[in-house]
Amino acid sequence: MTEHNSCGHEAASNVEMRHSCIATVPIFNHLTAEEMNEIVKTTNSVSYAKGETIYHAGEPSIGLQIVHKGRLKIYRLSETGKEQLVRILGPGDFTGELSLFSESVNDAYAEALEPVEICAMNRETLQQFLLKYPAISLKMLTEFTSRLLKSEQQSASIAMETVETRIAMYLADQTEEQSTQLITLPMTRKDLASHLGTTPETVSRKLAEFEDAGWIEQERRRKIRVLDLDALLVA
Amino acid sequence: MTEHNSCGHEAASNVEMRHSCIATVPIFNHLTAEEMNEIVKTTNSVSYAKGETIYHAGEPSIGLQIVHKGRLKIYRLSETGKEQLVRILGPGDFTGELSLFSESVNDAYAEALEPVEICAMNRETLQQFLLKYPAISLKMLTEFTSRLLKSEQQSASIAMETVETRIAMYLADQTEEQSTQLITLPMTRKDLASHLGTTPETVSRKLAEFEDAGWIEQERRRKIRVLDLDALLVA
DNA sequence: TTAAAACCTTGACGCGCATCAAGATTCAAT
DNA sequence: ATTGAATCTTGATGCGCGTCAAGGTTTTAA
Repeated sequence: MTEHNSCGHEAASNVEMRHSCIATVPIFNHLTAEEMNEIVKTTNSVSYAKGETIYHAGEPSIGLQIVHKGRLKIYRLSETGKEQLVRILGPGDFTGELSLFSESVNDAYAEALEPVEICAMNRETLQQFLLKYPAISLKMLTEFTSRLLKSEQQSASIAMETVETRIAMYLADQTEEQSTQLITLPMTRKDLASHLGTTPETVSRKLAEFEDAGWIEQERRRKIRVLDLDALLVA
Repeated sequence: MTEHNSCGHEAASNVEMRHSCIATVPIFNHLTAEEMNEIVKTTNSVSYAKGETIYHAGEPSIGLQIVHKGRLKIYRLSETGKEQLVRILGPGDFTGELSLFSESVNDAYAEALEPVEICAMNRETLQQFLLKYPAISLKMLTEFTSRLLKSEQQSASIAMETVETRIAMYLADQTEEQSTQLITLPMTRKDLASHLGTTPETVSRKLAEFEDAGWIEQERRRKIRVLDLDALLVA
């Protein structure tokens, strides 16, 4: 909840940073060097300390924000103060898009999990580039369809599966994504619980059950060795 | 689960139908008559009887499908056979987009709620038009951000709110959307329950409670008169 | 018009999981 | 390294809501 720290003054390194940021983002990385320079000029860079709020639900959106360094979480709050973690962003990911096409206020919160550097571009500028370089739109459409798919699966999973199944499915997903048996949870149990629509206590208990059953081994806090994926998914 | 009934033979009326379909769809309706004709030529029309399955999860996607007449529902099935209604489409809405950008299989089911007429366009053709007419992409991006927003709100609501709150919020949404006190539920209690992540029994009970409290009146099956919106939302 | 099928309602019951609480472990900052 | 704060674990308890069941109502199709 502290103020954000704009750092748009150290000219040279700053332009360099913004360039390397744009160059690595999937929605822009097909452009020529010249086209990219044109885009880089329209961006600003901002950095945030760990724990800082990047944006609030209810305030007008700043525009498109591309993560250059660090990780941040997007979450929602219910009226009773419960939190749901929507997604975690890392370098190359972007946010702020919802208000890009429907001039509105943020509907979620963004908070830095680590020191974060961001490139920002306003709504009008992005729309201009979308019309000028149609391929960017296609890349964004691809990104959005993938997010939509994930979000709908998430919703279906919370609506239809038990907590146990959801946790097991999460472990399976992570095993596949990280393509290793020894997975590293990308977040705390509390955040994991809020992502899966349950409580930290229940996550602890279920993981303990999985361990008792011999399906996983917990090493330190964030490390889990998956021993029997099939058994997990059947349960 | 019956076969679909292709009707691509009655030339004249068919082209007419497809044209009026394309002309009324938000993602295309900004085009000139000539551009529209170009698009219409690439489409096929298909019709389905009530109850027919339009597509199955697991089978490869046919491409973009635009609803011209009638209503259909998109739903998912859990591994245990539970159903979640994702959304209901009416004239002007489209589906089949998820696989458009990620050459994959359907992840949900589509079923006709009434006799339905559809205009279909394949993946390659659409991509071609998206590059040729960038404004179409912008319209699709707008549509997708709106769907993504709804889907994330849906997921948050199921994860964080009680069934009672969800039902109350649904009634409030419908009151606003239909801008009347006497709302018409667009689906059966069973489908409503599956949409809200609960059971028909619980929906019945909660609506009865709301009625006892004097907040709503139920008239016939699909009609509900909302008497006290504020009370509903506080509860 | 009529009969069957689908849908809705209400009751009784039980379980999954949230909640509250208290102690143990780990992390972070000085 | 040390201490306080945050996180995690484990237990006890209670209730929201899913499930099963049975009867009533509406819709559908012939």
